[in-house]
Amino acid sequence: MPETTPELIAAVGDRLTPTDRRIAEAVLSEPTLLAFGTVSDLADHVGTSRPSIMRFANKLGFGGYSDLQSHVRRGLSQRLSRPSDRIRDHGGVGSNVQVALEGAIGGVVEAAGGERLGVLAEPLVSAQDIWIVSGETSQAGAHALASGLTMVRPGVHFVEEHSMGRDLGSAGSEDAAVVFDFFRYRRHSVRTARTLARLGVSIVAITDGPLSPLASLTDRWCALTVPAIGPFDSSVPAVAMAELLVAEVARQLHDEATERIDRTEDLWAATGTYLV
Amino acid sequence: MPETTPELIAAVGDRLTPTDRRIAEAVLSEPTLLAFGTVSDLADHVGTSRPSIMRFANKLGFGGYSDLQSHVRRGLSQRLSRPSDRIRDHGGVGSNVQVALEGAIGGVVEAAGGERLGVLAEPLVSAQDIWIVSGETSQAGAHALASGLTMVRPGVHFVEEHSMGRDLGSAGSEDAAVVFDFFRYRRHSVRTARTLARLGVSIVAITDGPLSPLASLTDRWCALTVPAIGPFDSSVPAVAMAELLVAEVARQLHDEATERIDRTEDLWAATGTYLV
DNA sequence: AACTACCTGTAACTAGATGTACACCGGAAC
DNA sequence: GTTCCGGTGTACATCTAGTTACAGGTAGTT
Repeated sequence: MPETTPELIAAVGDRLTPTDRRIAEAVLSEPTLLAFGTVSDLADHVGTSRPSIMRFANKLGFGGYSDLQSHVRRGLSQRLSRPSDRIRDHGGVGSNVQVALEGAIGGVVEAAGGERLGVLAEPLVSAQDIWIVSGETSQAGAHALASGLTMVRPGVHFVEEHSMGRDLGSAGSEDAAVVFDFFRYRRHSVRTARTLARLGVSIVAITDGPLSPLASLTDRWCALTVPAIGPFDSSVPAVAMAELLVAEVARQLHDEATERIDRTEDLWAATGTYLV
Repeated sequence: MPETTPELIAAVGDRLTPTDRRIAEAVLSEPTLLAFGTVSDLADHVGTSRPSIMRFANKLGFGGYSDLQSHVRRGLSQRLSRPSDRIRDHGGVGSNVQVALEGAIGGVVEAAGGERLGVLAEPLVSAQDIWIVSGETSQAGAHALASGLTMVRPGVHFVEEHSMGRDLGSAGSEDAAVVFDFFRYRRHSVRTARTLARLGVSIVAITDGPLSPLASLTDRWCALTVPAIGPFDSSVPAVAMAELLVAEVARQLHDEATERIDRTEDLWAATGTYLV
């Protein structure tokens, strides 16, 4: 039994009338026509009548146009499902920690793909000061970001819950903030993010999906999938994303960043911080 | 102007009613529902009525469901017509990073494999107090361990460099210490670890190989491979190992840990720490 | 305790979809 | 020349889609 559209057409290719053939060419060159279009759309596009489309569907072995369309859509659904989902489908879900973590890493890379990483990092390059806010399962990510960013640029501040008021006194529209938080969003981090947004600070949100309260604050957000390790949520994705952000900022600030790193290295050497 | 479905939803995420939210979750987890499905399909799938779907579409800024569906279909058509772009996306940004991180995860799982995780975690189960020490690239791991262990047992202390003397005053042979450090071992962490070892504290070392100065202090050590992300070393392996340790301790302390977690949850609920 | 505002679902309407019956047209065979 | 037949378009019936109007219920407020 043939599956894809070209296979279906090829199977009856020798029994097609001229009009059938024009229809076939159209659906082959524009796959979405069959998936999305109505009988009328197709007929207009090909320059024929609706019943011809019907007969075409019948000739391919379907009871009607609806059946043909359903078949095509099922095929597309598989292609459209995201790679990470496919991994999840194949591997056992939570049983294997390695599969879960590698899936999460894949999700991070996907979320940072294309131009996305640059978009997320942009405010961190140009901002005067940077404020970092985090919830519970994301603290490790926030720490990694704070420590990494401090290595490549000045003005990085970690906003502690107890000293929030004092810390944010000087925040303004020249600044940027990175907010980490995931499901069971911590009230404090969301409130802080809202406050910062109201002050005109550019918000970069690392969170778990578009339904997150953080995602509605800014266009610069990304969604990570958070696997569970034992009873707790993993902070591995948050940390990985933080490190990607640091790497991107370092890349863009290249000269300034290397100078700053060198200075830090000199300081470490002078104070004998490291053994080697 | 937002383009993709998640972006559309995020833009109005804070103005969604409970039913809207269920709809959003459905269309996010099953992207083809919006592209292919009818209003009735969606309503049935979510367990709501057709008008609610309509209001959802309106809230997203469309005149009706048809407009929303057209928008989604346009987006999908682009993805379908240019598969080469998607390949480039996955290859360009992070295939190297992805391979490196997944390799590191594999190393962590291997290092914790067999009985090894139990051996490493054993002192953390029975110790009276736990001291956590870390170097530079491992701080995120140390933080993750400290925060996770605190959730499942008492007496967990993060040893800060500046307050080391005071912190360690009460350390003794009933205690355990987890030391994170990797190449270019930080003088402070190594010295602290030696001091603790001399006090009779059981040392658990998370480091990078048998040649590490930490590995010579104890039999309970494990070696992780640390990949580079941009100019810096990744703390992802350290974080992953920390989380495995927490999970193992939680498993062994099952009753005590659940009780403690419950108490913490109650406290969070009472103080309204979380949004949900 | 009453009120208000806002979700939410039921029911009705309209438009456009699919599918079918039928008529037309061209060419080939008797 | 007439007849048959596959291919095609027209017209119609039916059904389901999207949409809108309205009423019931609920939560929060005064």
